[in-house]
Amino acid sequence: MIPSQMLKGVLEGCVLEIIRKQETYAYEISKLLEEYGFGTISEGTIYPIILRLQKSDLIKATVRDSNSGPKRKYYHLTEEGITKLNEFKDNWTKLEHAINQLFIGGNADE
Amino acid sequence: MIPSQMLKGVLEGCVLEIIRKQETYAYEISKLLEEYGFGTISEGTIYPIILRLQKSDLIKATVRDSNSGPKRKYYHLTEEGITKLNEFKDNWTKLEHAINQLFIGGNADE
DNA sequence: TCTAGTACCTTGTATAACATGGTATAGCTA
DNA sequence: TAGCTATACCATGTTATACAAGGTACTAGA
Repeated sequence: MIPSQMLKGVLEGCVLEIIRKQETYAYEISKLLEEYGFGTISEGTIYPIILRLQKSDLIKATVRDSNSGPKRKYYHLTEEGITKLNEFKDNWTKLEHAINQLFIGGNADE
Repeated sequence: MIPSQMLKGVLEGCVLEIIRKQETYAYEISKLLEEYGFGTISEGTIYPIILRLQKSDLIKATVRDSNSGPKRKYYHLTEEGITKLNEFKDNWTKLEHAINQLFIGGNADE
């Protein structure tokens, strides 16, 4: 399992990307994250993220009926959400590069 | 700059890797992290990490004189430190794979 | 009626990066 | 000698965020 600390700062960007790919709702997002290999991301994690994104006007909701339970809130990205997602991608790339620099390089005296 | 939240859970592993490469001290580690592209990692970040690693017996210190300031505490990995570092590498790889799965895939309907 | 699955949400806790501020040594220069 | 810079250590308090735990409510099937 990926440690929870390592997910900090990345889950938000991942949720944005999932929503960008397809209009979807919180409960489904948690299932999708698991499929992508993030492990089980509990609802106590997902819902606060969704609320935060909504409060920052990065996503907007549309309520629709479900045929297997309560109504669903489908989310889509706003313009600001797209911008934020691109920033996230840039930051992730920077981190990936930095870590690769550090780990691929072998020993310091090589 | 890489957001601080995104560094959570990874800095510790990076510090271990730096120490694995070469016996070194906290002040130098903060300079090295900057060189590797992590941005400025302040001493208020480095020293707590070092203390934590030491308390968990992942690293051990050797005090040596410096010719340009106070004495330095040089750190090296313990056996447990090596194990922990390998765990970190595994977890990082998992995270990298999960994010690549998510981001490289394009749209959901493709 | 009861359970499982779906779907929403809130509250409190733990972790870790970081800002800030403090101490102390060595070397340089005015 | 005094003052500055770089080096080097450390502690305290704040903030952001993942997550556990618990709650509500609807649908379908046994």
